Amino acid sequence: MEPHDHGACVRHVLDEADRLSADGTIRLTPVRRRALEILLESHTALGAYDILKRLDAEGFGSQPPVAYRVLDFLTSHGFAHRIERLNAFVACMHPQEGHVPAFMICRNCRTVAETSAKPALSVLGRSARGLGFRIERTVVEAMGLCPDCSKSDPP
Amino acid sequence: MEPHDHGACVRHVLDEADRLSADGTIRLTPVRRRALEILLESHTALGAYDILKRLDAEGFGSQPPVAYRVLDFLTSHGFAHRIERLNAFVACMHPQEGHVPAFMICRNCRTVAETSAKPALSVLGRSARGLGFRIERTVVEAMGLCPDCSKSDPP
DNA sequence: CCATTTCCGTTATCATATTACATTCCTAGC
DNA sequence: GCTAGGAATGTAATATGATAACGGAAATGG
Repeated sequence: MEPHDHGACVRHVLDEADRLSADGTIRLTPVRRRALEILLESHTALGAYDILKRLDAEGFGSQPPVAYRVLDFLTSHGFAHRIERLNAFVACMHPQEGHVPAFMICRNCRTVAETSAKPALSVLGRSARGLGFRIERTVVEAMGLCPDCSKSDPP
Repeated sequence: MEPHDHGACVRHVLDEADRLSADGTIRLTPVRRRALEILLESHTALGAYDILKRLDAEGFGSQPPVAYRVLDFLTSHGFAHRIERLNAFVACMHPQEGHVPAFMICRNCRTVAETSAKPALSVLGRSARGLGFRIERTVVEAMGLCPDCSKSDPP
């Protein structure tokens, strides 16, 4: 959301993925790598079908499972996150760090910024323990306007 | 999620809704009231089409917009909440209080408990201000196992 | 009592996601 | 090297969730 060297963002994540692939931790096949690159092009959320269209155009499969499988791989290995609110996906800019993400999602341009939800979740965790509820995963998604879109649509 | 007098839950919400309808604040038409009753039957999340099926069976319309409109009314007036994670809806047990809900959702039985997300959100709010992001609505949803389902599926 | 708005119902269509099954490709173990 | 088994890829078909567009009925308020 803040101006930054996006090329460096991308390289960092891709390097990390390649490294893990080289040492056998993951299998970063062509579709998977390509899908990751597509997601990394911007910090905005893309729908599964958006990604599918791109992959199809580049000679990969054309049917929904192609996209959903690839996204399942990327999300389960921490390279992407699912944004529930949008039924869409964003690249994760710092994979492999055991993080607890919270997202700020621009309703106008679908840009997504990721921050840590750790402090927020500790509060929730306490009340869960009180109830005997066993939390496995928590989604924290704030919807609103990013700085840019905020300018064009003042309060 | 905890044992309680559910009849009292239901009556309280329905009374509140009737009161608001009587004084002209809202228009609680038959479909709307019936949909609210259906949601209030349990603390589990129902899909729009589940509700539609019920309404249809009782002589209301049979097409999706019937359900979505009713749900839109209920959510926008605080009588129900949308659970993003499930694409489903739950009744709100304490409507009209300007609350900031956080949900704990059982992945097994779809029971939903509502608690306050206020403390969690104040933290997020600070980091949003830092970025210049204007938050309009925040979703906090914890997925896991409720006490009951936790028993049948130990850690 | 009429005008306007709100609500309800329909049809048609779009968007998102999964199941099931065949084929190809890697890899481990021989 | 060869080959059995699992992982990955592709397809078709289908399920599930959501919206757009339009006409008529009913309440609301001048």
